[in-house]
Amino acid sequence: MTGKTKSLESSRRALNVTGLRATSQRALILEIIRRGHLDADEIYRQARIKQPRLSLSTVYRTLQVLKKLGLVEELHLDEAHHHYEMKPPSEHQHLVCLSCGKVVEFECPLSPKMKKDIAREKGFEVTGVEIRMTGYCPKCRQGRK
Amino acid sequence: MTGKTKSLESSRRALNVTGLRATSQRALILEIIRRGHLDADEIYRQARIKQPRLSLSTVYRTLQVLKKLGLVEELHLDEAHHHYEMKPPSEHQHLVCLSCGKVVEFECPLSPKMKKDIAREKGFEVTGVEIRMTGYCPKCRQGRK
DNA sequence: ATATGTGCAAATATTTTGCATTCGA
DNA sequence: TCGAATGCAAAATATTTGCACATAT
Repeated sequence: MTGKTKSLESSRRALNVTGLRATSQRALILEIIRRGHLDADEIYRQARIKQPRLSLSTVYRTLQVLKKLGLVEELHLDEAHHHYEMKPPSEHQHLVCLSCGKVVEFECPLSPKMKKDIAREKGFEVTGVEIRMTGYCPKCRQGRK
Repeated sequence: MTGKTKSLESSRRALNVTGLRATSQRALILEIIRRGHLDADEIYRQARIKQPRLSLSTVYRTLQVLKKLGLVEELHLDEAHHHYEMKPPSEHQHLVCLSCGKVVEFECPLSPKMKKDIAREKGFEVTGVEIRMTGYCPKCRQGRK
């Protein structure tokens, strides 16, 4: 059995559990998102290699649904559009280079504590923490001197 | 002297210092941003009460410029568009209610440490930290039970 | 069988840009 | 004066929606 088939099945299972219909489009989109943080258009382009008739609306609608279900997370990395990634691909945050756009992931050991502190302080039920740092990566720091 | 005039003058001063031309549009936009985190369209609508001929492009262009100068910060609070606020309105972060959309600000005493840690670990020069927590506010938690 | 999901095209929303004109320094 | 900034209209980009048809359960 190939890894591909396996992840496809696991996508299908994930969908079934939620009561959603396990369509080939959704399974494919989930599979693609597993690869990293991608934006809607990148997902669309990759998906069309496998399913040329898939539409961009379906990508958007699927992302909305998966987001609502908590299966994928919507990231606000940069300007004009969003990125998406699987929900617990291990807890991590993002560091964006303002010069070349490179995105680096990092662990944030302090985030669970922060979350608890704020939840108590504000009376919120906190379901997500997104930390986005901006700056200049080692390479681009050279050029700036 | 009214508080209004005062803040207008202070906006003008802020602009002059940067070498930018102190136009009435920029002063007005700066004045409006002082009020809190607003999106481009809200700024536009509020500004047009005072200057009906002001255009939305000018709002966007001004926001870009002010952002580049470090006078205002671009926030990625929610879905389809950005919000802007004055740069150091004291260091604070944002907590968004997924149900009613309410945004609460909070202090994050841990953020300077986080920033330093990550900068060292990744070799980045870190210029900004944006933390966005999501969840449900006290009121909406009621309704969800 | 039937409610849910999809493709397509068209609508909406957000942001950017070209260019003639206006205005601040 | 004269280069920077604005208004307007139009383009570019991102996302959503209506509706007829297809499909998973």
